[in-house]
Amino acid sequence: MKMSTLFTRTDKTAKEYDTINATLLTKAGFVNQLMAGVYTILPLGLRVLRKIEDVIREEMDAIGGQEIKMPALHPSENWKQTGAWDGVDVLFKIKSRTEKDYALGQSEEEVVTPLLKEYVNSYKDMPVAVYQIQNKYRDELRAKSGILRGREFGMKDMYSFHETPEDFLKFYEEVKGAYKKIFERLGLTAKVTEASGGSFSKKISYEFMVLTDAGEDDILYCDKCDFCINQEIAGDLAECKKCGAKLQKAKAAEVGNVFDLAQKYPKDFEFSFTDASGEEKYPFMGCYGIGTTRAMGVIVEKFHDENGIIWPENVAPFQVHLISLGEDEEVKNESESLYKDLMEKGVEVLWDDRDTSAGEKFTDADLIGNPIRLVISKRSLESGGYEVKQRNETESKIMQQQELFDKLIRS
RNA sequence: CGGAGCGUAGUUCAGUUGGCUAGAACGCGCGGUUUGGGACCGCGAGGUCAUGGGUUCAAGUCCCGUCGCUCCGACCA
Repeated sequence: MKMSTLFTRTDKTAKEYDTINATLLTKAGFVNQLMAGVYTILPLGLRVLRKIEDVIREEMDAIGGQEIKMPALHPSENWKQTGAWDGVDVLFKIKSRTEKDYALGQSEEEVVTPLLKEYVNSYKDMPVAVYQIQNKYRDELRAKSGILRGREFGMKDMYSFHETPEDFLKFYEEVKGAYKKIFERLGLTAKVTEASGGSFSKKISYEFMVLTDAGEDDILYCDKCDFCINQEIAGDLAECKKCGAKLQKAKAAEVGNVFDLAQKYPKDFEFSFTDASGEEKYPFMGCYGIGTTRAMGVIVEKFHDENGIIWPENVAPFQVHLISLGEDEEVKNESESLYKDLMEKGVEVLWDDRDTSAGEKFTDADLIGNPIRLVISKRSLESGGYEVKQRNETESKIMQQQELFDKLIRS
């Protein structure tokens, strides 16, 4: 993409927020705030978000998840059926002009359970897992921390139904494994943390926590093994339950969560199936969430320096930030042809073709944070190659075209 | 929802004990000079000072209400 055509621009006068993700994502033009806790995702931000979503899709598909898209506008009856209409205070409730009540989805058990009830009648129809990536709405008393806690936000939510608790548990573990892979691919180290099951599940749930001071949760973790527990359920616990080592305390942000919902929702919606012996039973259900927009915010919290964002390769808006300097014809022609070559080879390039100063181009490149910066200038042409610098390194080096292409196209 | 702070140009902000013909920087437009770390010069456009009331000869400035944003707390199926 040519930067001269990008309708957004970096804004050096943008307000400095207390949270890094809010400041940098706004300054660099990835998001734009509409109101507290509600953001427009701009072109650069959408490229990142889509990459996050695609990683999640691949891993959900790999464990048999089937993608669907459910509505966000729900009839109030479904929420009354489960008790959540009055029991969940973050539920957005709206009234139509004919005085009919609706809810905006803050999670979708109330839709997915009656949906699957229509298709699952036999033990032969299970296990089944469906997921979606969709905006969720929560009436938070206080939105905060940029895109880490909003009133409208992106989330992947998956729901699974099983004949037996054993089968549920097997899948539950598969999802946990998939989640670990997802966060690794996103560049995040997520700790699997024991936490409360919320108001509709008495069992513990597992939260996927990334250590960051921008997070809202306090967790206790063991640095000798993988034990980790949310302080909300830890009580006075000081030593690791698994190995006895002293627990460390840290702030963390929840990027994912898996719940054992048992038979609550199937029972609420009278969703039963026939087992092999002809008996009517309720399925066992799980739900599994990942905050997609929040993950984007957490990545920024983890990967930045004083000059801007440093996107991990897998989620960067573009692989290459190409900068051409000066009005020299040869520079222009060389830039144009490299830009086209890279695009043809499937390399994502953001080309700063603007007629602006070198300093501004460098500063913007650092702020936006694409992994590889390529400079074409009189100086680079004289060197006989391309000037290449990684965003997370300080030194640039000269590469010949073949070496550059090998580097960019290898994967 | 409780507490605190803030709301002035497209953006970020300044605006003194009330005296305003409301400023700066960035951004934007025109012209020129520049071109390896947010370049420079000149000219220009751009504001019902969030909103409603009140006090006063006079309100961006003081008082009250409302709305909004930020932060702390509570809350966070």
